[in-house]
Amino acid sequence: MSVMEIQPAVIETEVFRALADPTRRAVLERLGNGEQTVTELRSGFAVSQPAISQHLAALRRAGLVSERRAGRHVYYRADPAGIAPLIGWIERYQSFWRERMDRLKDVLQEMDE
Amino acid sequence: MSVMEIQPAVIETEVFRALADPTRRAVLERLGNGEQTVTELRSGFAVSQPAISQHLAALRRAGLVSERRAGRHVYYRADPAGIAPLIGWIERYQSFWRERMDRLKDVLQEMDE
DNA sequence: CCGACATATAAGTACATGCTTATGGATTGG
DNA sequence: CCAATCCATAAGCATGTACTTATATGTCGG
Repeated sequence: MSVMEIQPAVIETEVFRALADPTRRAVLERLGNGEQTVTELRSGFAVSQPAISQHLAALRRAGLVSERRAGRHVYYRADPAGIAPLIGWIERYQSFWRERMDRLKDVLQEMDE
Repeated sequence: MSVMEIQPAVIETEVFRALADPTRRAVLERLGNGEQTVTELRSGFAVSQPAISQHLAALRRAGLVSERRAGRHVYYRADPAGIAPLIGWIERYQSFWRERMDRLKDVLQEMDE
């Protein structure tokens, strides 16, 4: 099966919308370095704890993060599968973005070396 | 130079925001099949001409489309370079999106065959 | 020229969003 | 236990967004 599974456009929209907010992208970046609790995430951001929780809820709806509950702590982590819709979208438009994708391929190649 | 040039985060935000709207993505898809005027684009969408113009303005701000003026017509077309910030973002998070990127690489490989 | 056309912009409106403070439910440590 | 901690949710507010209609600007055809 292709990297692009059957994904209703609504999910694509959720992912793009989730990533459209700079704070949310920053939260996701933090989670890329390993799972963190809401309280841990809160440090370093100039927003309240509920704001962080709301951002996490949005990221979760988009499938970009998942959670692990342990007592009163909730550990969030980035879900690599979450960007599949993004990649699927790029793939769908490959015909006219082909040139760009070739460049991406070069980048990926460089990463292997 | 890498596929990711120096791109302030604000441009990333513009691109994600532009693509977060389904109508705008559909407009972009249409433009992928070749340049079209605003009036041509209007057909097939259930929104007014100003709405189309506003979507095009958003796509233009994000660098996803460019225009060519010819008399009273304005031909819009998708700009392949516009998704560079998107790819740049994926590249920056390669450390934890690595697994997904490998799958993307497979897809790109398949495209070559 | 000038009316019709192509497009952009302005102004208004309904709804979405991102934040806040307040509060509620669950869990833990002492 | 129970007060403190962790987190989510509710409610409210300011701002942003996507649309509309109305209008302005520019260009063409006859």
